[in-house]
Amino acid sequence: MRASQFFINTLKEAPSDAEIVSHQLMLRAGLIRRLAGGIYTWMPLGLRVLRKVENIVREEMNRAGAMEMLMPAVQPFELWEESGRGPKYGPELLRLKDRHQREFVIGPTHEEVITDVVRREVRSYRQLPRHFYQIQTKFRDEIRPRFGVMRGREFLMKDGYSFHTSFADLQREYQVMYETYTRIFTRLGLKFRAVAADTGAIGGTGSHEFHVLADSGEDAIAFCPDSDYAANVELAEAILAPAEGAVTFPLSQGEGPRERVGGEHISPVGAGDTPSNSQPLMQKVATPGKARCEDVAEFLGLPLTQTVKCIALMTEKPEGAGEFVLLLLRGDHGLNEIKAQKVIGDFRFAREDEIVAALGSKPGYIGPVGYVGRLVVDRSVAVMRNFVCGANDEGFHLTGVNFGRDLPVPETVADIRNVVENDPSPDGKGKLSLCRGIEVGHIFQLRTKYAEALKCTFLDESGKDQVMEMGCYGIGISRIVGAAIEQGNDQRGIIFPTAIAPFAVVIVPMNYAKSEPVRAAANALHDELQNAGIDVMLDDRDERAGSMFADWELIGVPHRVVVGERGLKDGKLEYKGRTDTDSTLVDVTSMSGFLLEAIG
RNA sequence: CGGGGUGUGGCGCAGCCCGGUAGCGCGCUUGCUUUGGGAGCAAGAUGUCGAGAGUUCGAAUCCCUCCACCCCGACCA
Repeated sequence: MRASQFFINTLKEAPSDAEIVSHQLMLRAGLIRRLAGGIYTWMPLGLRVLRKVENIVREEMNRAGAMEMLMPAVQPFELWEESGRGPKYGPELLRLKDRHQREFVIGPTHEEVITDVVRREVRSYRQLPRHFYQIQTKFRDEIRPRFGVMRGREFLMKDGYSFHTSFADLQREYQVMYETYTRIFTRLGLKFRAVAADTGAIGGTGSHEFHVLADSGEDAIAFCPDSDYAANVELAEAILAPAEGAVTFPLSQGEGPRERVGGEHISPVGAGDTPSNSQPLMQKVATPGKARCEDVAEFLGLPLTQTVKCIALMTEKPEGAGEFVLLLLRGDHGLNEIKAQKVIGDFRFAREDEIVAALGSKPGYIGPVGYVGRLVVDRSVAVMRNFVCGANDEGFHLTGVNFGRDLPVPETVADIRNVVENDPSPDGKGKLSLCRGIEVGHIFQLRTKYAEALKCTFLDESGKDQVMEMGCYGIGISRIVGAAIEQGNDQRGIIFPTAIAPFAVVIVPMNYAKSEPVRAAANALHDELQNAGIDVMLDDRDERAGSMFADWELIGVPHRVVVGERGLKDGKLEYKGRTDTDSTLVDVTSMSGFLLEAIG
């Protein structure tokens, strides 16, 4: 490929509406151009990258025995009514009517369509299992499209659906897909991690998300460096460190066993730790203007872990009239709204007037002492002694507070916080680390949800009608391009892994137009590499050296060869990898071999 | 949908508060010079100032309405 025949249009400055690096660089390098909010044109350069990702995914899916097909982007709305998913999907579904006023949707996913196909085509257990997939443009009317191609409304996705005669066979295929996805992301040259995901609303037993690791990722991931454990922080269970668990809180006489949420087993019995002999008394101290735990801890000269944070919520019920709920978290911990929602149901944060009504104090100084009403205590708080909390009096906090003496032992103890760095790993194999990721793949055991709703059945060996077990497996093709750039970039531009770079090698000749020997050497190398099956770009534009270098570094081509009279005198060409600081002189005759080696 | 912000040549911005007929940098065109890290000089082209209505002798600037886009919260590959 020659640059003079290609379309290259780079920008020095990024449009101001591009927020994150990958979006800015994709715009600057001329990979994409915006048409409307969340809708982008893939320019020739960007398309090359997209196709490379797509092809790797396709090769590995085929290799795993899945069959490619192509379903319609436009689907009749009746199918969504039949599956019962129409109302749930809501405004994200782009709906439209044809000239006969019949309702259609532009498919955001294809469970309904594929199930419809399979229910018509597959009759017998002899035709199972089957795995169909497609690589197709999807449309989801996102609430807030942003980050360019990473969260667009229109996007390219690989979606696959498998059908089985038994749950065991579905699990087998799920494992195959887990391994296939691992191969795909490895081949793409990305740093990634498979994390356990919520099976939530759809139900089902198994689900993993595949995340490309990048500091700018939208999802926080908790993982254990010493084991395979990895989960979205929304899901990662916060368990007590052994040291914390050993600390028991004092109990006053007559307190019985507590109700436990989520299978809690914290021993409520203290050994010789009674308030009377070893605990200081509760004291009310003035903390003017110190509304945050951080400020209070600093003001009192105590560690943040000794403070308790109170969060006031109102439950939300369809009937109206919510209930006031007080949540207790350790000062250094953050509320996990999903976990809290599982304990108390739907909620919203309480308004200031509601807080004052319930506790007699403004937020910042509220606490559980003297509070009557629903209280949910985080596991970590339940084992605290002599802690600090608000006094329900503006400008005052309480120190030396203990359960069982200053307030009742909590009725409800639950895991309602986000895990933090160095929490024990839930699998018991070390400590958790946190990182950020971009979700680029998701595998899911759907089970019979859609098959049941759409009556997708088969006849088993005994001639009996059975509902099929289903799995579904998605990969965000266009999002991967953004994610790869998010993971690989520097001040000069994109750093693509060779597997998905628009070109593997770029030849930059010095004075191509006028220097006969340069032109001959550049052409020869170009042809040789092209014949060897390498994606090579020869920059034969009549540009100055500096702007050619800058262009290709911005675009992110991983390997560069400079052909100049200077080196040619000694029979040398200059090689430089995108991340190298210096270039290397290589004999003209051995350059192609050198590159084949470098590309791998 | 709620809260905040921005719309001025292709891109990045100034001008707006305090109305007087639009400017800068990059890019683009032509010529000459230059040619190993986004060249220099010279000459040029490109704007219904987001749209509509209003105030005014006069509106990019003030008022109203609408639209688009962006940012902060609820979604997902």
